[in-house]
Amino acid sequence: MKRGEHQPQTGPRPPDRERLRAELVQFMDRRGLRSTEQRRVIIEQLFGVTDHVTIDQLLESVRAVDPRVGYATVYRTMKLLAEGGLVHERKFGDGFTRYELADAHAHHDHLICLDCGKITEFEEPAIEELQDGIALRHGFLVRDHKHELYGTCAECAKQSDVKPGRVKTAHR
Amino acid sequence: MKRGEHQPQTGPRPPDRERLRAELVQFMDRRGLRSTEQRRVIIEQLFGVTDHVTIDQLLESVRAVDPRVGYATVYRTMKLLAEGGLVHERKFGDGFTRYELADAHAHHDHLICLDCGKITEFEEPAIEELQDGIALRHGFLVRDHKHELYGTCAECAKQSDVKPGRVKTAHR
DNA sequence: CTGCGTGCAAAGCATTTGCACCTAT
DNA sequence: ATAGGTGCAAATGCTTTGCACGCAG
Repeated sequence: MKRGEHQPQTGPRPPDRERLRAELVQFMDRRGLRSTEQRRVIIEQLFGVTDHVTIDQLLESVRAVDPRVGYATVYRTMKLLAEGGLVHERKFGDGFTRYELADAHAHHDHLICLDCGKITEFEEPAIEELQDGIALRHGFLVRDHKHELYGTCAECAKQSDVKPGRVKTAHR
Repeated sequence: MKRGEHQPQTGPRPPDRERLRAELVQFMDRRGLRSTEQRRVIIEQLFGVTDHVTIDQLLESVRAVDPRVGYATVYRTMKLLAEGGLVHERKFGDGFTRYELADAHAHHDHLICLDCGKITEFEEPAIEELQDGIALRHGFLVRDHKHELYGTCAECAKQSDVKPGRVKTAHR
């Protein structure tokens, strides 16, 4: 139990991941990247895990398969995959970068519980539209966006009830 | 020219800052904080600067007044002010923490230009409403939120036109 | 006077990088 | 063979902290 520990994620998701696999192969090919044992294991774990993994969580599961893999390799691999648009890099402000697969389900935003660390996803097309309107009005070309709600999830609220006075403490 | 450099901010803003001053005094009083020369200068600079300053930018302007102030003091002071809810801490993911005054104007979100670094603000009550709806639906108690659009601002788009191929490079 | 606040330098910590070795291709 | 990958340890860069001194109350 150490860095970036948090609760398990929300439910399963539709694996339209075949397309992702194909894109991955295509990307590695295009860039002339080699298929090494380490990369294979990392990618396998990434596909296996539900979501929003930190480098440490990922490394842990990778080492369960091959204990010889180092931090640097995971960092380098994730950076590559992010460049290739195969994973999304998420920074929720607690100091750990998290990664999630860029499958079709990818277009969503996040609810982050400051008490238990659980990350839930949401999607709201109406917000996207308003957002596009704002960008348009500013002549701004959106390449990426981030919409996150930080607070207390249903379970935590229920369990500890009001619990006043700790507003920023739990974060980080 | 060094860390966290970026373009000047968008226009002036209504200084309802009198209330903020009052809150500040109240906060320092409540916590038994001392009014030192350093804190006074830091706060003065903070009130004077338009927006979204990094620690370095702030320290620079502080040192223009009193060259003897150290990094640590600025960090510590900003942390205090953030705890007191007098400033907001913003992390746009480029590695620098930025601060902005928590005046009445504070309820807004950000457009961040990845090319020139300019930060523009926007406000969209309709989004807030949808957001509240989402939280409600999830039984989630929102304490804070973050809504940011990353991309190319109008000026940069005009000036360099399409310029394809550099999508993640400019950031940081 | 007393203890909070400060400056400096050192420590922390996630992430990146240099380098010698390794291994896909 | 040979250039790209890897592991390790050292380096980065922002932020925090320990400690001795200084100054507000």
